[in-house]
Amino acid sequence: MPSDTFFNLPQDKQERVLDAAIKEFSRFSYHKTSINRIVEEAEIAKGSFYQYFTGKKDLFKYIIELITEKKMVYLSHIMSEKESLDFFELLREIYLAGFRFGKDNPRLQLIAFRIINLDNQLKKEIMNRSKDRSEQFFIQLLKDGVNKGEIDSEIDLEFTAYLITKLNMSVLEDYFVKRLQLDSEEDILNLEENEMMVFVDKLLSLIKHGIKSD
Amino acid sequence: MPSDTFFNLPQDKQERVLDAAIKEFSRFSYHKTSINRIVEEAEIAKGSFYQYFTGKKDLFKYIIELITEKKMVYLSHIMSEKESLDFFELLREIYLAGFRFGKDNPRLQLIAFRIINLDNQLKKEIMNRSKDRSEQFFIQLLKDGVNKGEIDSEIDLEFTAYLITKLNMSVLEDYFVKRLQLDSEEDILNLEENEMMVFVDKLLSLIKHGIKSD
DNA sequence: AGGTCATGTGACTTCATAGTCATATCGTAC
DNA sequence: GTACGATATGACTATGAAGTCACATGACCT
Repeated sequence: MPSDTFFNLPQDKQERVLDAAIKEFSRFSYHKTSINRIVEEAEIAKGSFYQYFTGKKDLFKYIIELITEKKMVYLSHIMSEKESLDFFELLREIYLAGFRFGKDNPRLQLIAFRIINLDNQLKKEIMNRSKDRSEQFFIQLLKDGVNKGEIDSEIDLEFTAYLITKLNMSVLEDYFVKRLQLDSEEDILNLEENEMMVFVDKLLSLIKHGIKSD
Repeated sequence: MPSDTFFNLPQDKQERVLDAAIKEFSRFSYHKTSINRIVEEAEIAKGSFYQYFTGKKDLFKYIIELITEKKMVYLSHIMSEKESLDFFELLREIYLAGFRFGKDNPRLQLIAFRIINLDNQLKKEIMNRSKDRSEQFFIQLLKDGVNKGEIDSEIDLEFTAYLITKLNMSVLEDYFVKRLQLDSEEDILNLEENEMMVFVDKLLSLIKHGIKSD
């Protein structure tokens, strides 16, 4: 958590710091990011940084929190439709929301993807609470689906939620990261929703029916 | 690729270098590994190292190649049974082979898992050829499955192969890495095959039938 | 013994990192 | 205006990384 000093800062200075940090973390892997570059970009003194944050990890954790919050907004819309859709339709909406989040916040999306690439050590430290928030979310969804008779009641909820989370990230990662060869910045805006939904629908079909011939 | 000098070295010296490197790469993420530590552990001079390899990347690539070769041996056994098993049984055997490889070569397995955590940049460079060897392998398997009428002919082979590869890694990673909190070395030998196959069978069921209630 | 080529060596250079700290500046209250 | 606490500053320290290079040691042939 940032210090009070940081929160007392004028809005625009806070933003300068966060923007610089987001830029840096979206450009490089965690270990390659540099506080030096961040303070330079933000035009604050090195010493100031250490008055705001205890170090790199502190800063990163905070940014992850911001991303999580922001992403939740995109998901919250869906939850209002929760009752009218079945599990698979809902899952589709979630992918769409994920896509839109990524489109609106390319840098944040890139940072989110980089989480997968952290040491397991660091991943645990950073994801302490929000860790399996995503997994918990899917567990609940799966439970509802089972209750509504949409989903095979024999499945292992936790394990399935885990797999879906993994696939979730894979597909989005594939779409955003593989497609743009390393943050070519503004190219991100050219992406089409339909193009991605082709993959999502294939993925959904796998999750729903499997690949066995009938 | 290592230099001729390296290959001309007496066997035990080559091994000392490779062992030290494998130890280092299995302990730390790529960027955290240190040539200094490797040469110290291998008891060679810094300068010697740079006569054998052009740098860290060169060494790492070579080790990945060794791992790939070694893993192929484990898979080759299966391919003899290729005709007598259906796709899903074959896939199950592949997981088993993966498990056995990991059990016999814990350090190599850990390094293989670390590949997932590389920058996309580096990942591409290192996986140039062997990159989608795994994916190609699954595509062929899927094709055979389709031809034998075991698999839905409507599926996108490439995309499905990609997803299976991802899940493949996820499950094994989950099993080996999450379970042992960061290479506690010899603990790896305590793992039970059955314990892991519980998860594999759940995963196979998802791939086969999906999760929709029937 | 002399010569030559391959190999070995580790101190050194260069670079960039994280983090510190004495000092300066600001801003508000009195 | 002065005093005091909060905030800002960037040169500085400490650390460790990758990679180099002038020289040393070996091994084998003539």
